[in-house]
Amino acid sequence: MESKTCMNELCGASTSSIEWRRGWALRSGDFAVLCDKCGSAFEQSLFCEVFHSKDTGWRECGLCGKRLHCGCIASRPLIELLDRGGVNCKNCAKKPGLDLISSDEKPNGFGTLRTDNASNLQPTSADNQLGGSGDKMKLMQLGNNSEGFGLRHLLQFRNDDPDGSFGKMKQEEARLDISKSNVGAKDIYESMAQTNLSITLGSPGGNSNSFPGAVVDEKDSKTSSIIQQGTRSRHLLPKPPKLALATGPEANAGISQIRIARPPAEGRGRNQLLPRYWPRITDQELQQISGDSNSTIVPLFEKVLSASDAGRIGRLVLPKACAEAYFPPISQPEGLPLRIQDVKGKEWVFQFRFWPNNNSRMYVLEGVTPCIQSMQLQAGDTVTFSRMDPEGKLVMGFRKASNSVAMQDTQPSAIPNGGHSSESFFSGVFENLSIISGYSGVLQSLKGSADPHLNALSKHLSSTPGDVSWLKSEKHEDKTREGLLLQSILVPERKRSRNIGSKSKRLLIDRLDALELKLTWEEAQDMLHPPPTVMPSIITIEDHIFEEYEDPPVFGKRSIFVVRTTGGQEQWAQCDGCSKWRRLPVDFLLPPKWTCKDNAWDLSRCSCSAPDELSPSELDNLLRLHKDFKKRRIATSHRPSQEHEPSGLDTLSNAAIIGDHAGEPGTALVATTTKHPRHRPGCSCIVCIQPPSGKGKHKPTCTCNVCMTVKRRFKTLMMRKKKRQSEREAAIAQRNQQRTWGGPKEEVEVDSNSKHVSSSHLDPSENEARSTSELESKSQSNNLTNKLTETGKGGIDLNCQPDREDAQASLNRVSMMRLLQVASLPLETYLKQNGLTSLVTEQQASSASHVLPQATADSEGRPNEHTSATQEHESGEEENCEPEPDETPSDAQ
DNA sequence: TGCGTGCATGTGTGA
DNA sequence: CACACATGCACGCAA
Repeated sequence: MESKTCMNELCGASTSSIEWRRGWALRSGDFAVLCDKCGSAFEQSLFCEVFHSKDTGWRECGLCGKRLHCGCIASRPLIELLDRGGVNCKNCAKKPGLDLISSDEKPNGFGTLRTDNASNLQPTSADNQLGGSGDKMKLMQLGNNSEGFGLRHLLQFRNDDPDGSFGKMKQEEARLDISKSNVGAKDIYESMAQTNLSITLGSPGGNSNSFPGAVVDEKDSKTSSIIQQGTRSRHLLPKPPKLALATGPEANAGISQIRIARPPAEGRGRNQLLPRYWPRITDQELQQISGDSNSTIVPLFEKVLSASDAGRIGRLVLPKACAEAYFPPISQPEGLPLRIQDVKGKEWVFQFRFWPNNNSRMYVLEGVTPCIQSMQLQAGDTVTFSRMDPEGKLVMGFRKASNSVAMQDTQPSAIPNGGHSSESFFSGVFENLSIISGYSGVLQSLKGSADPHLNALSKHLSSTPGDVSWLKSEKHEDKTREGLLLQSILVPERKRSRNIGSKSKRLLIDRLDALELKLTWEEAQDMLHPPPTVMPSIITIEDHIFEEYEDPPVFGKRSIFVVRTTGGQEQWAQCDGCSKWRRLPVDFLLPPKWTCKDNAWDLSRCSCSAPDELSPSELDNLLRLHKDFKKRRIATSHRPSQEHEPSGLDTLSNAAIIGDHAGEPGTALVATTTKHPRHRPGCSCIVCIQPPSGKGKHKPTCTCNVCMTVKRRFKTLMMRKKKRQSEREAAIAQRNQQRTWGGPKEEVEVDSNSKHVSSSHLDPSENEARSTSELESKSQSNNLTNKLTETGKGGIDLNCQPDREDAQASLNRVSMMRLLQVASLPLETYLKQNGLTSLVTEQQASSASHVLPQATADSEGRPNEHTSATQEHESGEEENCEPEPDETPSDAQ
């Protein structure tokens, strides 16, 4: 082994024991080298010819800009390394917040677990063995077998170990006996090289620094697989703060660590495996599987059981790639019997076979029903397939998804399967996070956490046999930190469907608990708050103040607003800790998590021990009023247009709400606004009281969003109208031709209507009276009347096709035009009021038609307020709708 | 009639 | 767009 120099100039160690390697697969394809003396690791990227060819040996620290000399690169032409600017010097790398992985962890690398005996389960992660200057030979020995794994832990220890001694690693090393089993070492190599990718978001100490994109989801994990093939590269090591975007969950997941458990390398076509099949087996599961044997467990893949899989048919569909990679090759559809041992040691024989399917194959395991039942598995649970080496025996494990019971009533006794529920507790929400493997080390760190939630959880997990999982800890960490969404939205824990993020939407859609996650617009609004750190820009339009937020609203805690008959307004919120209701100022915006101790307005009730201010009956009354109010609100928003402001726009202002109901019996009213997240009853801002059209004192040349939206809509509508008109004219011409040839009578009648439509289209105001009276005088046939009645439900189908030209539509056009005209008045007025005649002129000129701006009502004026409250909100989209006729019989007369 | 088997098909996902 | 896969369904066999 040739001598090399640590690239860290602060170290400068020259040693022959440094095992420079390419292929340290870090997340996102970065590669790293490190010094075995100081532990400094430097991110390197593979496949950059630039560095390779133009290596100057210098690079800048990514944090402080200090120039570091890489003494080794130039002398290592065989190593394709490139620093992409993400290199940190030792000092910088040791700065708090840059720790990659907690030194508390006792990573086993997940991929392979070697068991000398069940009671002395030793992670064989060679990661832990690297480093330290003592056992160089062992290091080298291991190093020869460990290319591609372990660096991450070196990285972690580098940062955690202040004196660079890697003492803990040495401890681990002392327990390792690699030479004991060549097979084991080989497996370690194979598995680890392929299995482990690791990243952490911070230290258990709560460092908030994190790395961009540190949370790995399925897609990311997939990316990782690509990376390991060296096709892409990204940064892993700490980046300059400006790059270390502490955003979202990543920023908060202080102890997060993501492990991408990749299947072993030896499978055929292994690179094709989708991440969702990558095994995620905890230490305990591995131990469970391995039992007392001395075998090495190599997780192969896993699969979430579908309804079909878990059904009575007894066929478990195997992922093709997995089947081909890890099961014996079969050439005949009949396949062959496969012996698979379950975790209890019972051996099952399944028929491994395939069906021809679209020039492909569909692999199934047949006869799995007894096994499935034995394990009490159901759809959504996961079966894992592993291999015992050196025997090569297939082992089948399982993991209950269990959204279960356990979490519904929080009775531990109700937890089936010894606490797996805790996993499901979080796995539902965080299903998309590929968080893998169990690390008791982190769990221990949780025990010392100041966060009671974490402590409680860690206790719970620790006491839970079989599935003590870092996964859970991490997820709970996410939960407690993220709190916001979860607290507010996913209140009943059982609602946290494990199927979130599931591949199959078939499972998703029909699951009641998943459906329960759906929120109404109003419910969502109740939880929306303006971003707390963002100051709105204030603009004034029509003497009303706009608050413009560039950032989207954030989720906050729901609260209830009450308007007393005395006029006093109150806000009530429930403590997240004790669930007691507390009165708050009406203008207070609740954070996602709020407890009594945050109640700074009422010191007598700033503790959870303080009695509830509301008696049960009062609370009932409050909630009932709230419910009633919501019903009324929905009903109000669905009221026909004539009951609204002339504009026909959503003007459900808070003042109106209060005014409508202030006189009602009862002590209080509950009111919220549908208008804007932060706006509360009584708010008189333009958002709450003004039509979204911005009707007011805008100049013709105004280019504000409101005006531009109006103009854009108007233009689009005019174009659409023009198109429809030309189509109608063509259709009329065609029908006239047909009539000349002698068409059916009814068709003639329809045509007559069409003619009116056509003419009405040219002059709606005149046509309205004419068409209605003619309709009446013509005494349409019952059939026709029925049609009109049937179709005249008075609603606007926003999903309808504006260009639809069926006979029914033709029948309805008369009153449609009337509606258009009526409904368009506000915009007309608006245009006049705003001096937007230029717009009209422009539209008229561009369309070269006789249409009037009235039709803007299609989208703007809402001729019929049958649209839902949600639809009433300004979307800025071009509502692609043709108003259905409001053809009640009276309308048709 | 019920069940098992094999194929077909629709849907979702990744390239 | 191709492929994987979940599931539907027809067919045949056995009770």
